[in-house]
Amino acid sequence: MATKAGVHVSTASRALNPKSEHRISSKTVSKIERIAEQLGYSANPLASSLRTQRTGTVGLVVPNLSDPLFGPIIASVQERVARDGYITFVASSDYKPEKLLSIIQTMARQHVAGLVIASFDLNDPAADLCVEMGIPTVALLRDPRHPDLSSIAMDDEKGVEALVDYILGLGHKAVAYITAPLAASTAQNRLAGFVAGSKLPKAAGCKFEVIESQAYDIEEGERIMKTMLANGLEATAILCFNDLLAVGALVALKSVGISCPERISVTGVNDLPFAALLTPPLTTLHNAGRRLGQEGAELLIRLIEKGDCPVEHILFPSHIVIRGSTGPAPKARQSDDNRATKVRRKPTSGKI
Amino acid sequence: MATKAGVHVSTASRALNPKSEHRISSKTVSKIERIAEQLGYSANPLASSLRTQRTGTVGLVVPNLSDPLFGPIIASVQERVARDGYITFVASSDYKPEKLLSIIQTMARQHVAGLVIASFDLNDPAADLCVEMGIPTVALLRDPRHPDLSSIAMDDEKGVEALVDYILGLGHKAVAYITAPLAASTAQNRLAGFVAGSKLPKAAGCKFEVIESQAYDIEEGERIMKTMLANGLEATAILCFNDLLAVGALVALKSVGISCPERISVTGVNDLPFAALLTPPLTTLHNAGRRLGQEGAELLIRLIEKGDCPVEHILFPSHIVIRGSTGPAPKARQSDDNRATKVRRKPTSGKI
DNA sequence: GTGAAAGCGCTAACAT
DNA sequence: ATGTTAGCGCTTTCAC
Repeated sequence: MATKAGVHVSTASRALNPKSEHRISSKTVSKIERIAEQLGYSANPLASSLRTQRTGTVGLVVPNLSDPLFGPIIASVQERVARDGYITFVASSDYKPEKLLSIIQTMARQHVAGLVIASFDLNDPAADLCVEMGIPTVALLRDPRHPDLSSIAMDDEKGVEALVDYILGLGHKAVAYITAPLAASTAQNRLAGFVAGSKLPKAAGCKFEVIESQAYDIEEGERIMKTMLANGLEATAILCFNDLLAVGALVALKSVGISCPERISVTGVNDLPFAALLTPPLTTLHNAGRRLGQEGAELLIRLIEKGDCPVEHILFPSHIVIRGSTGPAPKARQSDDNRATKVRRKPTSGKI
Repeated sequence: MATKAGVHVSTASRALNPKSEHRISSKTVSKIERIAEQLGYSANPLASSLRTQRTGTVGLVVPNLSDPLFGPIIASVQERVARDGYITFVASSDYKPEKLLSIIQTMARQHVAGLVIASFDLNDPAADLCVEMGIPTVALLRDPRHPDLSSIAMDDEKGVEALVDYILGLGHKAVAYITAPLAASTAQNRLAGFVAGSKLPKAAGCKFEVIESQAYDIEEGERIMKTMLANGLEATAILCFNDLLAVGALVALKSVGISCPERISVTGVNDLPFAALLTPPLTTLHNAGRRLGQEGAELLIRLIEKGDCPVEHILFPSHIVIRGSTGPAPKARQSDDNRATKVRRKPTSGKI
């Protein structure tokens, strides 16, 4: 194309590059721009990148692309980095640390300018890898707690503590919490919030119980709730790590005819779009997915362009969205029969 | 690294490349592999691509990254192409043809090996662009109907026709259909299915009505439903282009106290994960998102590796999932008062 | 203000 | 079986 324009390639390169076009006479610039436009020419980023050692790509990794929680996050990250001309690689780690590691290596090979990882475990070796390779990286939602990595997440601990406070305020005396696998910071933080809640003054004399799930989905919530019921559930309020587990719990309760919130209250976390549409509508913590993604992308771009910003750990305040799945603790038999809520040991035969 | 191994770069290149390693003595190969492993070396894909004119990247474009419909599609496409070593660029067109065009140009500049586009309009100029540039491209869900582009989608026409047939079988005599903007093949196909349904023998004497939405979300469904109610709705069954619009319709009905399905039946399309959890649970057409993505990616890979496969237009059979949002047409006043269903002209003051 | 030339890291055609 | 050389398309010194 330079030859078509009758100039040398380097001139064309300079003319087309905002950073160096001032070194070229404005008439040549406009001529080259015209020809380029006309030929539909634009520089080959592979070649530029090879030469400059900089790319216009970023990588985004989430633990599960099908989870509706990540839709807005992917959307907002992609949108934000695109504004600065970056194009986004997306991949799913499927909650597997070794897969995350391999994805990061693949993306590093592509010389991504930066990474947004929403899939770190606590002390994740993948985080070390990012740092060692010197790739600007932002941890989203899940913070590996690496001294050199900035993170952006919801203030889950405060959020869940507030949830416990609210539940206790409703008069519940026995509260269970279904936590996700504790490998992730989110799980640790929410558990910490639950534990903090259990130490509140108003928690005096209350019973608390924690169950660790093995997955994050509705089926797992259903399975756990059924097991809990079969084992003689004492709690009158079940807090769940996320909305999906909560939905599973609701499904399980419905299937054995236990009414929510009259008999058992249930809460989730994330406020997925459908949370308000359930029956009963789900009380939950709101998760500002879009904002998280935006800010995460913003921070990443600062990291890429500015070099080394100080490490930050940004927490977005979480707030409770009170809906219909929580209500006052059931009055009867609460104190004199601590198995009050265990309606049937075998809810429906063969179903557990 | 070649120097570290004491061999020439080209030897190293050959040894590390499965396609040419047989030309190298197995001892040198293993030595080079050892050193490479030890140094954590792997070839720079930017440089390889520049030389070979082939990349290991594919592009995936959807109209809305936040829509839960696309989660499984993104997941399955990414997963499938990753199995063949491809890494995936993802972007959202936001339903804007010009944005799709620009995204495709950006991806083309990156020399993507292929494209999966779930965002084409009918006769979309972006489709011509893909073909002109000779980029292997698969149309997912939305078929631009370009003679040279293969597509994979649900058989929406048959699906919606079956839905109409089912609704008529329930005795409904006035049926409305809320279509999405008609620029997309999905909208055209579902409308065609609705029209075909309206010509069924059992449709004799029935009334049909079509309303075109301007968006695809819950809010739009709610808005439209409220408008319809305000305008004196005759229909006792409302078919909606997708689940989100249907949910909006349900919300609107609930807000004015019209019971579903007793007074009005509602259906969606896509069978999003929460469809079964609504009250009433939504009757809808099932969308095999994961399979669509898998097959689309599979087809793309064939296209990339094999060169020119014949153009195909694959339709997955769609099937009705009957749930609680549909029921028999209300008996009373059906024939003698064609405004039977119009409960309030102004459902709630100031809300329309 | 523009051209010449080198080189980013790799692969492939051509030697030997 | 391996080394040599050229060149993918670009940017960036260095020269003038």
